[in-house]
Order: sequence, then C-alpha cells, then structure tokens
Amino acid sequence: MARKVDPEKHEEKRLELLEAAHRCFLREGLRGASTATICKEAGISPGHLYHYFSSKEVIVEAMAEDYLRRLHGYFADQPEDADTSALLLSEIWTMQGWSDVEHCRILFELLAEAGRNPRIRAILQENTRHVRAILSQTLKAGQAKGEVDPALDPEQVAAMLIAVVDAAPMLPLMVDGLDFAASRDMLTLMVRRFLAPPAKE
Amino acid sequence: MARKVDPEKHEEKRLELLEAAHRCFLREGLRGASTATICKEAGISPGHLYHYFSSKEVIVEAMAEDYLRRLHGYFADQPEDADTSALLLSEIWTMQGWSDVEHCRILFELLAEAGRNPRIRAILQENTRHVRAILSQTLKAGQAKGEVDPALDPEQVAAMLIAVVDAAPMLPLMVDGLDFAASRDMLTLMVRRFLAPPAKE
Amino acid sequence: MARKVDPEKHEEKRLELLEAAHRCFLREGLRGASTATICKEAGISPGHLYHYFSSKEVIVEAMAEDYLRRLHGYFADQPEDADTSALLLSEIWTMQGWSDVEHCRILFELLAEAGRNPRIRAILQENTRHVRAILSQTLKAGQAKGEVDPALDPEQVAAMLIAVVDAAPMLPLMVDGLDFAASRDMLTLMVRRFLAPPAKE
Amino acid sequence: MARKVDPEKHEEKRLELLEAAHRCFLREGLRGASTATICKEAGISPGHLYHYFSSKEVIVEAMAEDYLRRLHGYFADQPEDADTSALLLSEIWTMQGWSDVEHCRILFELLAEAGRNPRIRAILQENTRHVRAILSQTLKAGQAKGEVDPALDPEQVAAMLIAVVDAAPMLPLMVDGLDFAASRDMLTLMVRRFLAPPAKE
DNA sequence: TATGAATGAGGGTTCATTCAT
DNA sequence: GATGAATGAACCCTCATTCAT
Repeated sequence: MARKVDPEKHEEKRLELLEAAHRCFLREGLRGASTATICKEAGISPGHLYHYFSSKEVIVEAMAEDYLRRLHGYFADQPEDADTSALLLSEIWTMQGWSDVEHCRILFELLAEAGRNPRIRAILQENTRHVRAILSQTLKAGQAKGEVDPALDPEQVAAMLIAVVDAAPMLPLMVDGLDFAASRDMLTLMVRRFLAPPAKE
Repeated sequence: MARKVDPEKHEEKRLELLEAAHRCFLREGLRGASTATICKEAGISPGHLYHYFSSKEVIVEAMAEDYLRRLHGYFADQPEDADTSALLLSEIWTMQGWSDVEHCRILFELLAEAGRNPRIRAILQENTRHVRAILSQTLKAGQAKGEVDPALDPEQVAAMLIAVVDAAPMLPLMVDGLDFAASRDMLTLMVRRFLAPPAKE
Repeated sequence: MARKVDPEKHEEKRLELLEAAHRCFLREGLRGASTATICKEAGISPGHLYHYFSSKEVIVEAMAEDYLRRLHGYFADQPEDADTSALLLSEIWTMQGWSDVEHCRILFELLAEAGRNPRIRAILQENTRHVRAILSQTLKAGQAKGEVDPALDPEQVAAMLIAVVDAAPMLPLMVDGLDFAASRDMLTLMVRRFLAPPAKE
Repeated sequence: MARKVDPEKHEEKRLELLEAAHRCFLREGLRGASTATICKEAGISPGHLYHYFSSKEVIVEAMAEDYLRRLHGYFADQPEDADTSALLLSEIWTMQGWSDVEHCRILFELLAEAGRNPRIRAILQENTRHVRAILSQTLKAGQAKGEVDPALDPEQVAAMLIAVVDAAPMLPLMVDGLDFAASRDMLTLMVRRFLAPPAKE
C-alpha cells in the first residue's frame, strides 16, 4: 500500500520543471513569470508545483544553479592540444549563432537579481569560483607552454574573461543584425592579443 | 496672479522622479519596485505620479533613456591629447571604485527587459548607435595617428568595446573583494594590446 | 476692487457646463464620465468646475432637471386645433429621425439611477408630475370634444403615455435598422385606437 | 480519490455569482458595484471571482444574457387557448405587484450601457430577435383566428410591444403609489384595442 | 476668476500559496 | 501523486476633490 516515492523520477521531473521555468523566465522575466505560467508550460496543475519546490524563490535559485552548472560544463573536458585562447572561450565556440546565445540572456536576469538578493549572488559567486578555477588552470598551462604572458595574474585574468564571455549576449540586443562569426572571431583575436607574451626585442 | 504654466518646473520634477525611480529599480527591480514605492521615495502621493507619467511602463522607458543619455555623456568632450585606449574607456576611468559602478547595475535590468520588450530594446539600440558613432570616430583618429591597428573595422570594434565596458559591473557581483584599480588597469591593458598595431618584424 | 460676480454670466456658463456634462454622460455613463472629462469637454480647468457645482452629484441632479425641463417643453404651447393623439405625442412628432432621439438615451441613465438614488427619483417624479398635468389637461379636452373615451381615467392614462413615449429610444437600441417614420406612425395608431371612444352599436 | 473536474458545479457556482452580481448591479449600478461588493454578496474572496469570469465586463455581459434569457422564458410555453393580448403580455401577467417588477430595472442599466457598448447592444438585439420571433408568431396566429387586425405588420408590432412591456418598470419610478393591477389592466386594454380588427360598419 | 498641482481612497486585477479531495 | 478551488495581500491606476497661486 505504501507506495515508495521513486526518488529518481522525482529528480527527473524537478529538472523538467526547471527547464520549463527557464523558458518562462526568459519570456517574461523572473518576476513577470507567474507560478501558474510555469505550471502551464510544464503541463502540471498549479498546486502540484509545491510538491517539488517550496516557493517560487526556491525555483529561481534552483534554476540558477542548474543553468549555471550546465553552462560551465563546456569549460571542462576540452582537448589537451587546443589553443589556449580557444579553450578559454570554449563556451562561445560551442555556439553556432545568436540563437544559441539566446538562452544565456537569463544571465542578465540573474545579474540584476544578484545585485539585491544575497542568495542569488552567492549562487553566482559559487559558480564563478568553479569556472575561475578551471580557467586559471588553463591559463597556467598556457604560461607553462609559453603561450600566455607570464606577467599576467591567472586568477584576475580568469575573472575578467568570464565577464567578457558573459557580455556576449549583449551584442545582439544592442546592435541589430550583427554577424555572429565575425563577432566571435574578433573577441578571440582580442583575447589572443591580450594574452600573448610581449614580442621580444 | 501671474499664472505661469511653468513647464520648466514640471520637467525638473520629472527628472527628480526618474532618479527616485532609478534608485527604487536598483533596490527592488523593474517589476519589484511598485509605483507606491517610487512615490514614497520621491515624497509624493501615489496618485500624483500620473501627472508626470501615464504609466509605469513609461517611467521605465523614460528612466532608461535618461540614464543611458547621462551615462554616455562621459564619452563626449574628452581631451584631444589623451591616449586612445583611455579615451575609449573614459566611462570607466571617470569612476573611482565599485561603489561608483553600482548604479550601472540597472543595465542588467534593462538588458533583461530588452530581451522581451521591443520598446526597451529600441531605446537601448538607439543609445548604442550614438555611442558607437563616438567610439568609431575615436578609433579612426587612433588609426590615423598610428595608435590603432588599421586592419580592425572601427564599427565592429566599437560595438564590442561597449559590451566589454558594460560587462564591468558584473565583476563585483561575481567575485567578492575584487580590487577596482587592478581590474580597471587589466581591462585597459587588454584593450591596448588588442588595438595596438602588430609589431613589424 | 470688489468685482461683482455677474449672475447672468454665471448662470449662462452653468448651463453650458450642464450641456457638456450631458454629452459626456451620454458617451460614458453617469459614473463613467469623470469630472475631468466634463471639464475638458467644456474647456475649463478641473478645479474650476467647483465654482459652479459643489460636487459631481450636484452636476448630475442639475443636468437631470435641466434636461427634463427642456424635454417637456415640447408638450406646452401646442396648437389648439391639433388632433388629440398627435398632441399627446408631440414630443415624438417634433423629432425627425432616430438621431434626434439619441440624446433621450440619457433617460435610461436617469431611470437606472432613480431606482437607487432618492434625489434623482424625486427630480424624475417632480418632472413627471408637470407633464402629467399637461397631458391630463389635453385628455380632458379630448373627452370634452368627444375624441377620447370618457371611461378612461385621464390621470392614469397620462402616466402610461409618458412611459410609452419614453420607451421610444429603446427601439433603435433593440432592433437595428428600424424605420423611424413607420415606428412613429404605428405608435400614433396604437394611441389613437386606445383612446378612441368605443364604436356605438 | 475520484478526481472529477465537475464542470456542473462550476456552472452552478457561475450562475449563483451572476445572481449576486444582478443584485449588486440593481443596488449600486453597473459601474457603481465593485467586484469586491459582488464577491462579498456571493460570499467569496475578491480574487476568486476571476476563476469564473475573466473580467468585470464579462460578468456584466453574462449577467445580461442570463437575465434576458430568463425573462423571455415567460413568453414560451403559454396555454394554446389564451387570449392573444394576454399572451403577448404574459411577461407582465406573471407578475403580482411592483415588487416583482423591481428586478427588471436592470434593463435601464442595460439600455444605458447598450447606447455606448456594442457588445451589450449585440446581446440586447440578439435577445430581442428571439422574443420578436415568438411574439410575431403569436400575432400571426391571432390574425388567423381573427383576433388581430390583419393590416398590422407582425414584425413591427412585435418590436413595439417589447418596448411597451419593457417600459412598465418606469411607472413606479415616475409616479409614486401607482396601483399595479390598474396599470396592468390599462396596458392590456391599450394593446387589445390596438390589435383588434376595426369594427365593420 | 481661473489654474493645475496635489491628495488618498478605492477600483479592477494578479498571484503566490494552501488545502480538501 | 495530483487537482483546482479558494484565499487575501498587493499592484497599477483613476478620480472626486482641495488648495496655493
């Protein structure tokens, strides 16, 4: 009689709901999207949402964690022999066009929220910490290989690179009809020139 | 007895209200800040706001326009003899610390909103168009002076620089305790190396 | 220094305002029309309205009185030799088409309001009393001339005729494209047959 | 366990709400009655109204439809052998006194509204179309039986009779202390004389 | 006389959340 | 697990009215 809750199925549904939430938040904003909308998007009843999340706040936080985790998955497991700059920008090089960048716009929602919500800021910083560790590792390897100016502080450069990469979704919003490939190439050029060891005299 | 309509006072009050709105939006978000809160911040009664703005939407739009106009005022009227990179980053060089960057966080609200609100996107793009014109002018002058790689397309570089500069407010949110001066110097270094004409062999 | 208020001009402006109010009330309803709207229609400032009327309620009441007075002016001063039925329906016979009936729709507003507002009901009844007196006079004259069935109670018939006449503005609302002249003729026929003394056998 | 959606209960509650709304609208007017008042009258919370109706406008429209449908129910299913005039006025003959006529005052609200709101006018006209069909049927039968002047156009007479019947609720508003039975009898006499075939000479 | 800035109560509506089923 | 009825606080906005000028 006592039907055990299948924890796997529960977790699976949870992730499904977070993705639905992500779509709604993109479409209508963190505040603008109602729990009712999210439920409709996910195909469940309004009350049932609370079997998975105790409040809307929790949904936002879980969505942020889930999204950021997935996003920085791109930085891990890169081919050993790749060019350092390309490695550092792998998140962008995995995308094919502005439409791939689209869902990253949620970052602006999170950044805006992080400015006033300590829990979201903590989530953002925790995630950034991970990514910085990975990037600074890559930078150090680059320095060892002589591809990166040894005078640069890897920790600080890593932080700046994250900001620069996360700025990419601004471009299609600010300028209509921008060429994706050209923008990506220019960004890569900028990073390469920045990191390159100064020419010896 | 002198019955002036006094449209100057009206305009003055309008700007005052927009600044109050800006503070509220920073504190609670574009949706989170209620018209009542804005009125309290500005010291007027809830109904009176609608003497100056026909809806909350209009307040957001006017605030965006007003804020962006003020922000890109920094790019105009720069000393003729300054270094090109510093000129291009003048917006950041006018700031003294992260606390000065604080109010720029409103950009994330606007970027998030621009993703789903065509009117806000139009305002953002119109403003960007202005700034791009100024920056590309500076870049062309730099190319003429031999300070900027002539192979770079000024238009495209300008767009990217705006994104990079606007990414700055991300840093204190993502990493706690970052040094402002060091970050600014590193950003300047990156831009300088990017723009510099390749060394001749 | 003490400029005397010209009472005539004051009264004139008052009537002008009442007509503006009538137009607004027709367009938007007694509650739907705001004092601001009325002021705009009349071309005065919102505060100035209160020099003429102490409240919106008073405007409605004054408008009702003014309108009803004007409306039943049609019943007075009719040619002595006219047919009794035509005399009784003179209000309708002065109109040329449904567009002339249009402004009578305000009656429905007043009837609705009279159902719950004793002051409006009193105004309506006072006006009806006048009209009834006139109509019952006409009826008695008709009975004397042998044109009206002497068995009918003039007082009661008068009341019913007012209701029937006031029902006319319903027709264009209820049925689209009704012919005005035909409707008027039919109404006249009904009243004539009703009033006619029964044929002697 | 049996999870019925139970649309019947939903519909039942809807009708209950419409009746509560009707009472409120009578008491305070279409605009004057607030959704909060309606909710209180119906014994539900302010927000819950919107489970059943998407806006106050919809409530007014649904109430109008519901009310008019119920009202003209009186015209259907009349005894075959009844007098034609009584049949045509059956709506009034089902009522026992002015207090029964009371709730018909909502018609004035609707007529006022119909003058400026096309949706309400459409509802009114659709309802009138039904009633006219029924009445003109009755009239034709009356003509066949020789009880109704064959020279009269049934369609046009039907429209006028509706207006005359709907004018009845004006009487108690316009004249205090009117006798219900006497008024009803006089109205019936008027209709009978109107419809009667002219006496042959 | 005349203006329009200013008030604050209240209107329609939304929404996160709870709970009986 | 799953539903959707139900709540009540809060939101944006309107409006009759007042008052300094």
